[in-house]
Formats: sequence, structure tokens, C-alpha cells
Amino acid sequence: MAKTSLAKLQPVVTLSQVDKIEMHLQEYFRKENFLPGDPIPKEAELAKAMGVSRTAIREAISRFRTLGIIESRKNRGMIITRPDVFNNMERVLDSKLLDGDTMQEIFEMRLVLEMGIADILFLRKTDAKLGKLEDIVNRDEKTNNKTDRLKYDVEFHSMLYEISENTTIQRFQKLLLPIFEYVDNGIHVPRQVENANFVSHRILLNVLKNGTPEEFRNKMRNHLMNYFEKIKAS
Amino acid sequence: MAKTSLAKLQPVVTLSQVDKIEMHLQEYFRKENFLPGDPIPKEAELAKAMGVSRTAIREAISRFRTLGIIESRKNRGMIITRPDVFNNMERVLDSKLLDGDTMQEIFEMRLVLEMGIADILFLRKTDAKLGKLEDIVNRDEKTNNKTDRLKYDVEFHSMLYEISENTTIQRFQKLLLPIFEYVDNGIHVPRQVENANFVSHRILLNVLKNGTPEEFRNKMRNHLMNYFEKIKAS
DNA sequence: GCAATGACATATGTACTACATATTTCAACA
DNA sequence: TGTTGAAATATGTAGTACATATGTCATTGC
Repeated sequence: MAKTSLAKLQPVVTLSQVDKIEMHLQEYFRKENFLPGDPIPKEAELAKAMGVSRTAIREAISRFRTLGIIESRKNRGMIITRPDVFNNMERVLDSKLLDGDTMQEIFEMRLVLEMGIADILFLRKTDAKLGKLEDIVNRDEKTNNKTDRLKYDVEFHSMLYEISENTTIQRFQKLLLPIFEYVDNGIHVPRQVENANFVSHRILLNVLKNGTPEEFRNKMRNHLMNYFEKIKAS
Repeated sequence: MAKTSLAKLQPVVTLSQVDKIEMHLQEYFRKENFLPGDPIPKEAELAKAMGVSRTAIREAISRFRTLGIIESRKNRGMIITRPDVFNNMERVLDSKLLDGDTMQEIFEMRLVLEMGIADILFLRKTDAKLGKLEDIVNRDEKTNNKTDRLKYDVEFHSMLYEISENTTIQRFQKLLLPIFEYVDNGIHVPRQVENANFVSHRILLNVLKNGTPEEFRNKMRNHLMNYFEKIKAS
């Protein structure tokens, strides 16, 4: 037999009935310009209109519900809802089914975000927020308890995201926190007073107060250096 | 009536039967240490074991299928699958139900990623990849066609993500491309030969070849300046 | 023997019916 | 007028039956 490349003619995909219903509904919602809050037809009506059983309709609708596009209030009908972009990622992450490589990549994504957020921070920083950040740094410097310091580390970086005022990025970061615990395993470094190059939270704070985005990015890079060293190998 | 804050004691949430089944299954899969590829019990068996109808089981399973955690092959049973982190975000984005603010925030996230990816690029760049990037720049510089230049712009930035070799970030970026078209609307700037500060793709390429991550970040910042100007107002 | 054919078992997909349950509506009643 | 309660409504759950695609295995024919 000749050495053929079958991979290219894969997508013959036979759509199931429910798949088709899902597509039709999606199209319907869009064409009729449904907006969040709008009620959609009853299950029975949809079933009758599309000539299929209520069972199939329910399964299709169930998908939209899982995606957060539709909400159904018992006995009152269903409405379109505004989905959360990262809605279901939570459950996927929680499933512990992601492979190590993906986890590692997501971890990298966090590093990238922290490096890149500098400009936004300088655009949005306020005295109030900087004050909160300073509180965290103060408390951090006062403790020697290992778990406390870990906690303050998380708080510090979370606060940075909060200063960005981008709730989507914040949400993403919160979602990812459990992953850091997974990947962080063993990497997390103690306060590095011994390392001359180490950039502390205090330094980052001061740069954010009086410095420039460029400075901040460079300091942040040093602050996260250990992680970059770690991923270089991968 | 006193001015009370009822908001805080909302979460009395009555879980539906299917919700409970979903939780139980999730726990079951984890405790039994199911891995991708493993077959799970038949619907009928699950229904009997949990003392509920097959209907309810099917709806719970349907959620896992929507999330990409389970795959069912007709008449052959169901197996655990490795979910894609951004699996269903596609459908959510496609629903056009996200509000403008969220879109804007996602757009910002892209800027942040592009700014922060410099270090990874320098860690992973190869001559082959740089060659491809140069090809794109060459073709870009040769054309004056507006749509072509837009195409090359997308290609250039996509190629950067590719150089990062982080397929998760790549996937995320591809997912977001349609959003850029939405938000980009009217912002997208023509080749700015007239602007002395403007950093071209050619410059970025050269810095990536012979410069440092710090330089690259600064150049990239200038390259994306127009967008930052735009978001400042928001 | 061995390959082709076909019957059967299996498990998911779809359909239909019935009833449970929570919410709203609205009329009856004190 | 305000309360109560019955009817109507629409989703949630249960159960049954059958369709359909896949795999198994025995039968058939060369």
C-alpha cells in the first residue's frame, strides 16, 4: 500500500441530531438578535417548531447552559445570559486531567502577563491602590513565617492585577492560582537577601510609585528571574 | 423595615439533582484516579448505582462532554478525555454576547501578552523561525495593498507567538483574533512612515535577532503605542 | 482452512409519555 | 382590602421503547 497521508481528509464528521439542533439554535439566537436577559421560547415550542423531541432540545439547551449562555429558572422559562469568558475553565482545571506540559505552559503565561502588565499599571495606578500595596509589603517584611510570606507573595501579585483594573485579567489570574501551587512545587524561593540581584516587593513598589514602566519591567524580570531560569531548561 | 444587606446571605442555592450527580461523578472520577483514555461505566450502570434515572445521568454526563472531559463513542461506551483549556471559549466568544467592556479587556490582555513575551522569545528563538519571520517582513514591505498589509501584520504577530513555542498561548491568541477585528475597528493604523517614533516590524525583527529582551520590550511598546494611547481614555 | 457473510449483543442516541415541583395568576372569600 | 388557595404554566426527573452503529462470533461457501 502506498504511503498515504490520511490526516488531511479527516473532517468528514457526521453531526448528531443534537449537534445540528445546537447549530440551528445558535444561528437563531444570533439572527433574531437575542440579548442577555431576553427570554427564549419554551422547550415544547422549540421542539415542535424544529420537529424533534423535547429530549433532544433539552440536551442542546443543556450545552448552552453549561457554557453559561442560557440560564433556566425552574417553571419560569429560560433566558439568554451574558457568558463569563473563563466560565468553565475552572471545572476543566479542577479536573486534574491536564497534562504536565500544558500546566507548564499556563505557568509561563502567567510570567508573560506579569512582565507585560507594566504599562497598564502606570496608566491606572492610584494613591489608594498603592497604599494597599504598601500595606502588604509592610506586613510581608515583618513576618518570618514561611506560609505567611507565601500568602503575602500571592497578595502582592494579586494586588498588581487589581491595580490594572482589568477584571478579565484578574479573573484569569485567580483561576490560575491553584496551578501555581502545582507547578511552583519546590521552585518557590525564600526571601533572597543573600542574592545581590534579587528585586524585592519593596523595590517593585517604589519603582511603581516613582519610576517608569521600563524600569518596572526590568525589575519585574529580575524578580521573576528564578522562574525564567527554571523554564529555560524545558 | 430596617436597611438590611441581604446580598450576603444569598448563597443558599438549592442544588438540582443533576448538579449533585455532576459533583458525585467528578469526585468519583478523581478518587478512582481516572485518566484520559480510561472507559467509564455505562449509563445504565451509573443510573442504577446512584439510584437515579438514566435521563439525569445523561444530562450530567452531557455537561462533561461539553467541557471536553468525556467523549462518548456511539455504542462503544464513554471514555475520559484530556480537556483543552480553552475548549469552549470559542463558542462563548462566537456567541457575540460578551459586552464591549469585556471585549476591551480581552484586547488589553493581548497587548499585555505581546509586551511580556520578550524573554521567552529570546530563550526559544531559532534561525529557522527567524527566517520565517523575515520572509513575512519582506513580503510586507513589498506590498501596498491594504488588506495584504493587515494580513501580514497578523502573520507577523502570530509568528512571534509561534516562536515562543508555547502552544497554549498560541491557541489563546488564535482564539482572540476575531476580537481584534471587532475592537480594532478604526484603530488599525497604516504604515507610519511619517511618525518618527514608529517601530516597524523590520526593527522588531532586527532587535530580536541581535538585541536584548529589554530592547525588544521597549521597541514593542512603541510599536503598540497607538493601542495604548487608545486604551488610556477608557 | 480461511475469508466473506450475516445474525446477534451491546450501549449510546432519540422519542414519547407521565408526573413532580416551583412560580405566577387570579378568583374566591372573610 | 388583604389573604388564601386553586389552576395554569414550564422546567426537572423518571421510565420505557426503539433506532442505530459497532463489535463479536458463528455460519456459510470456496
